[in-house]
Amino acid sequence: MPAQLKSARRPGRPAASPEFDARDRLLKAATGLFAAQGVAATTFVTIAQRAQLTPAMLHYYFRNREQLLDAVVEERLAPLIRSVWGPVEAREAPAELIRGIVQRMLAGIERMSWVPSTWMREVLNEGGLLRGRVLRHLPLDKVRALSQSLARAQARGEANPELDPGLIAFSLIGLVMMHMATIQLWAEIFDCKAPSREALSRHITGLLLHGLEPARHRKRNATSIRK
Amino acid sequence: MPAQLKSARRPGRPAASPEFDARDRLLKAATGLFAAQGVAATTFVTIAQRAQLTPAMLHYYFRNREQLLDAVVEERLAPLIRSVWGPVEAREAPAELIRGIVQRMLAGIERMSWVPSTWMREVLNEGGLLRGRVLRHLPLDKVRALSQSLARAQARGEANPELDPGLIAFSLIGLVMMHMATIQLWAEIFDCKAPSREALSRHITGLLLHGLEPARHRKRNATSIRK
Amino acid sequence: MPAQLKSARRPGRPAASPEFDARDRLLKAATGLFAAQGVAATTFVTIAQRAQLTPAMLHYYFRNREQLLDAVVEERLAPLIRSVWGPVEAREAPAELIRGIVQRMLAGIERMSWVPSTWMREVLNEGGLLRGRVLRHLPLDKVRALSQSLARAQARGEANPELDPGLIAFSLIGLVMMHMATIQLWAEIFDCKAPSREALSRHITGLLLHGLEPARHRKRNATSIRK
Amino acid sequence: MPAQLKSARRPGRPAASPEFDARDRLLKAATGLFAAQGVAATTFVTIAQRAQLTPAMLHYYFRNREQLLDAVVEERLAPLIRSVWGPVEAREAPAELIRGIVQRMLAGIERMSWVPSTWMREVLNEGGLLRGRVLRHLPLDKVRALSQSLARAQARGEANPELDPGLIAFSLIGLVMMHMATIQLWAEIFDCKAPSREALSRHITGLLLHGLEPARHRKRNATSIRK
DNA sequence: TATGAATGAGTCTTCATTCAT
DNA sequence: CATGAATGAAGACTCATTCAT
Repeated sequence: MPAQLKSARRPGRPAASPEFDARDRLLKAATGLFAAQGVAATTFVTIAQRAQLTPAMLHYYFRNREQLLDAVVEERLAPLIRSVWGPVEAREAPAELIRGIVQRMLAGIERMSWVPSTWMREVLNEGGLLRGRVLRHLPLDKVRALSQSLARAQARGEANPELDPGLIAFSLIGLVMMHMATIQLWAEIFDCKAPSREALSRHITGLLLHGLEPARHRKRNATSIRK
Repeated sequence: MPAQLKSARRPGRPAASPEFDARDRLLKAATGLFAAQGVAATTFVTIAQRAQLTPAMLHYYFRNREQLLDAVVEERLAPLIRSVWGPVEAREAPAELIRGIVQRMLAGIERMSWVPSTWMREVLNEGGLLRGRVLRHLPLDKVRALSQSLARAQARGEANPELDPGLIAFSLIGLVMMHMATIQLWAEIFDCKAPSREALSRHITGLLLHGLEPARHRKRNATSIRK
Repeated sequence: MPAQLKSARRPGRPAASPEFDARDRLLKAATGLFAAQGVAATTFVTIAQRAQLTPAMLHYYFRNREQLLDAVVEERLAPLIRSVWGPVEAREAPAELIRGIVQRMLAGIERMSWVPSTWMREVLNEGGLLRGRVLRHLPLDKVRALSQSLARAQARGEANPELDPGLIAFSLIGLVMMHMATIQLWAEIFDCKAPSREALSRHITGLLLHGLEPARHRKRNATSIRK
Repeated sequence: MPAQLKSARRPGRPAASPEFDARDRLLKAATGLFAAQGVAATTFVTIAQRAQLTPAMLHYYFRNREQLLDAVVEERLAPLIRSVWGPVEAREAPAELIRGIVQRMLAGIERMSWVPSTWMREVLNEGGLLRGRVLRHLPLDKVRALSQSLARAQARGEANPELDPGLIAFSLIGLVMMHMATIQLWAEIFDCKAPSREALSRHITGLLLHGLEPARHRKRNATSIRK
């Protein structure tokens, strides 16, 4: 059953660079189209064309549609999730955690630009075609660690008591994904260049840490928040 | 050609309750399915079944797929957008504007629960099937009014200088839509009841206005922000 | 059953000009479209639109598709056929008969420009949708009269013996219909104005009576042919 | 994408007789049905059934309806047209040209009996579905060569001056196609066997060259016409 | 590995026709 | 007379999937 074979190098051939491996090319084509049109609208024919292969090859490598989605999640999204949430520890201050998560998400997305819109469409969204698959890879303990960190800070009077600790992870992920996914749209609407990644990072972190609050009001106690 | 007729009550008939009007029923079925599965995955057959009519009726009332989408945007989303952005005035303080917008969005969504996930999937998202149609209804002047309000507050040192005035509208809309769309998911993950609308409203407004900032740091100048 | 009613004037109404009678308008729209696109490609919707009525009216007046075709043949084509073949008598010389037939066809078509292409497509052609209906109205005796006239002329050595008397009626009708139907095409190809009806009449009659033969060869015995 | 592949024999396979090639079978079924019912009335299902294949195969080989028609014209009609008009040279006498064209048309049609009625319905006729496609393959220079040949003969007094040189090509093609297409009809009407191809050829050529003219009037100058 | 041929199920859409009003 | 609503059947076309080579 060749569907299980990872893209092992054929022996006797001088291992071509991975980008040219057929399986990788298919996965790349698929994720690109998923981001652009959504999973439901992406057909095997289109994927194959983009990878300059035949639809039959897709079945050869992935057996069927379901298993293609499995592969996308397992081999592409899961590692990203791990890299983002791995370092999270409950004992750290929420501001620090948030800063780290945002930064690692932005870094990870940098090399996988198809993620944000796919995440919005197929994970966050009701009926998203990847939701179930991705949820299985969400490190619930880490997510809870963030909640607890915030709850504790609130109890100590060191964090905005209006925030719901259970929701903060969603606000966080959603805000990043949403902004990354809509940069393009932003440029379209205002007919100008999209904001740089730095600007975006500053905007998001700023929003999460201080909201509309002007800088001068927090200087005094900055340490309690910025550590 | 009935495709142009709005669902005006026929005279001489004892105006059945609107829920039983075929056109309304179809529109309702369509939006419901759009939210649940996305536009691309929603077929005429499914819509018709849900409305207990035949697929041919869909063509009778909407001529084709494109015009069904037109109707959804024109007759359902556009009014919502108007109700949300209509009262926005540049001279108001950003905090006040944001509070109003969030509140009106949540109120509007209350009676149109299909909106958030559709908005995320089909408007915010690259390649969203409603994006172009909806953008035409976005009141750019109002959006700019919000930007200017924030920019002015920043210039006066009364608002977080890290925020990008051009992005704040996206953060705002996106945050609300995203949270509304993921309540369901939230409950799924943590295996508990979804947070109430009030909790959500408090969380979102709190996040936007103060971020993580603890309450005590802002008491002194509360007026400058809360007016 | 109103489908049987011919367009009899309603009593008590000051007989509007026939062109505005709904049934006539439908018949006119139908024949126009039959000529332009063929019977098979012409739908009830199109006919109704052209007549500025609803498809349901077509069923009111003609009951169904078959009976619409019946009406076209019975009320429009049959009278034309009668007017063309009525005066044909076996005792006349073939040249005279042909001259008369061609002239009457051209005259009849003048006011029913939809006839030639419909005739070619739906009568002469195998599988034509009007063939059976029209054939019932072809005056076989008159057609045979023409054959006999030619056969006798051949026997007397007064007509081209290579012609098949049984085919001459087809050559005749076909040539006229074909040329009338292709005037438009002719203009398209050579990118110029279509030939006048007189030019066409002269060409067709000339071809049928003398073929390529130069004029001088027949002068001497012109009487035997032109009577 | 097999739609571009011509039906080249696959190597290594003992080249089955061409009749069993799927693409050929489909083309054959299509042309047969076009002749019998017209293009508009011929559905993919019918064609596929006749070729003992599925409708999906039609899309596999021809992509869509338009390209099926393209293929019919390009691969079947165009070669016929070339074979008929290829040898035409302006310096030859019109009688000679006509004799050649008629003969080559009849010979070509012999093996493609679907051509005449299709030609009448879909090429000569206004709104014919193949008209545009076929016109692109009409060798206008050759058609003009025939016109000029006739015009010159007329100028020398060697041809019927009543004929319109611009129309003669139409009379010629039309007469042949029309008669070939109506043989069947002829037999139906007179309830007898259809005339042989020789009889038909003699009739048409005779009509074109001499019309009704009796033989004796042309003996003297036969050479000028028959060369 | 790779692909061309083949197909059944399903999609949107159109159409003739019916019927209540 | 006239029409809007409704529908079943059928049309072109697409797609995931299979299979022999």
